[in-house]
Amino acid sequence: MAAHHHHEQGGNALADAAQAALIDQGEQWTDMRADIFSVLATYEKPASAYDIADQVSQKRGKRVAPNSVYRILDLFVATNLARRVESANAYVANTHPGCLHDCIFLICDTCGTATHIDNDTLSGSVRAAAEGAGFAEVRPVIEVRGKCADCD
Amino acid sequence: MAAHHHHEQGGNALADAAQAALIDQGEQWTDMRADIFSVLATYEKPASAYDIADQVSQKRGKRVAPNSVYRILDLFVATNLARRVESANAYVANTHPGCLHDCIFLICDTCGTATHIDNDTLSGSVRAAAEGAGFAEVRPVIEVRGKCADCD
DNA sequence: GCTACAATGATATGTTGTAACGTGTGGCGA
DNA sequence: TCGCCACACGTTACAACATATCATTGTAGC
Repeated sequence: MAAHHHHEQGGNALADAAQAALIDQGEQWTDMRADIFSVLATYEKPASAYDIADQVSQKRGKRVAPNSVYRILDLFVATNLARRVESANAYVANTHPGCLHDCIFLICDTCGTATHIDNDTLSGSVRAAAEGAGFAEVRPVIEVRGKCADCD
Repeated sequence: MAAHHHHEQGGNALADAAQAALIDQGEQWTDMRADIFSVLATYEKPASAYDIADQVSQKRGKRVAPNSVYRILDLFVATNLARRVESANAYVANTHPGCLHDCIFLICDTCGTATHIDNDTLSGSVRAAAEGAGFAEVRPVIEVRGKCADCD
């Protein structure tokens, strides 16, 4: 695996990094966005937009429609603050915004947790294979379903 | 890429092969299953269960509920007659049932067509990476979104 | 024919995702 | 100050995807 060191951030540090990254890209860091990011970052498993909508609704004491959550999640994905887990129809916070990777998710079918791996060599090979087939602007989706070490 | 030769089958030959493969696994080849497989095999793009339900309904002159389609698609996926494209919530017929591969899908964001690649070296690396992280019974999902050569 | 089981039908409901349009707010130039 | 625009968010409605449950039909073995 290509060596690559990350500062994996948690809690406020992560939120701060996310805020900085977003502003850096010319977007605003609003209360709504902060709340959604914080809920997403707190989740230990991939969270669906509806999960997040519920949590944020509670937190704010006012109903927040899934619609609004989707908008912001889309923004987060576009700005690399979050990632979508296609095989779970759910989202996870990116623990190191600012670093670009084609990441690989390992999702446990039993407990639902997702761990994530960066392996640029592997994802590079996938990209190369796709480009070799004439594809452009490729965006790899590499996920692995299975049973995690804890549920084994 | 690991060399591997397939007889890519189409039309009746493919349906026959599918029938044989299914029976070989102790399942029945019913009219309903034949119709659903044939619709799926005719589709040039990944087909959603609802797409198939509509087509089969027309073909039979009687409404077939998505429910029934899902049941049979699940069976097809379990028996390797079809594959699910996670990032498209859709299904494609396997053009060589009987051959087991972790296949890689390339899906064009513009025209929606999916082409498929078998590269056991690559998928093997993904498996190995997942197993190295303590995962068992791994099932890789490798898809690439992008623009195909025609839409470029 | 009777039984048992597999396949399918029918209906309802749950989950995920978008579209369309309205409201509020802050900036900015006339 | 006023009008205007851009942007974020709210609200409602709906489309698309997926599953649960129970009933019915068909068929193989006896």
